[in-house]
Amino acid sequence: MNYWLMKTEPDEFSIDDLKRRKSEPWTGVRNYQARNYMRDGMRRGDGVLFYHSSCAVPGVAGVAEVAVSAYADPTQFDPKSAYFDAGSPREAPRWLMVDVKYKRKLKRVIALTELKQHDELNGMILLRPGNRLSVMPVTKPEWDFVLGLE
DNA sequence: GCCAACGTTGGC
DNA sequence: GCCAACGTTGGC
Repeated sequence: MNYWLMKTEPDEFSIDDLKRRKSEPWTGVRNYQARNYMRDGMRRGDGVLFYHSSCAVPGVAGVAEVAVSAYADPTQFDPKSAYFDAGSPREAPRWLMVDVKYKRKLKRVIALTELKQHDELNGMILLRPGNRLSVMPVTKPEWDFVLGLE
């Protein structure tokens, strides 16, 4: 079992939205590295730290789980979608997604500023300067430590 | 809204 | 295959 962190803008899709929807196809990832993590690393049952970005208090807001491993993201073939990619071949789709299932909302948001204060989390990809990945791996010790802050 | 950091694009 | 220009991300 592996552990991950996935970013979302809560104005677009928050942990409360996921709670309502129970499970959600994670459309719109258009970064090769993030795609590769989903394709090569993510398996059903893996843990996901649900991270809110571009908001008042960026941070980990909940826990989710990979419900369905990587498959083609249909929005890449939809000309009306913001995620449309005219260059993606039907027979070899360029972009993949996973389904993410709600587990729980944290009692409080564990803020990015707080994560930065702990030496134990120095190695987190999330905290690397300039990091822009929306899907990234988290180690088991990082996972335990972050949730231990709750 | 600013801007630093980074990925992608496209001319050569 | 280099690299400048451009677009996007995301914290602040």
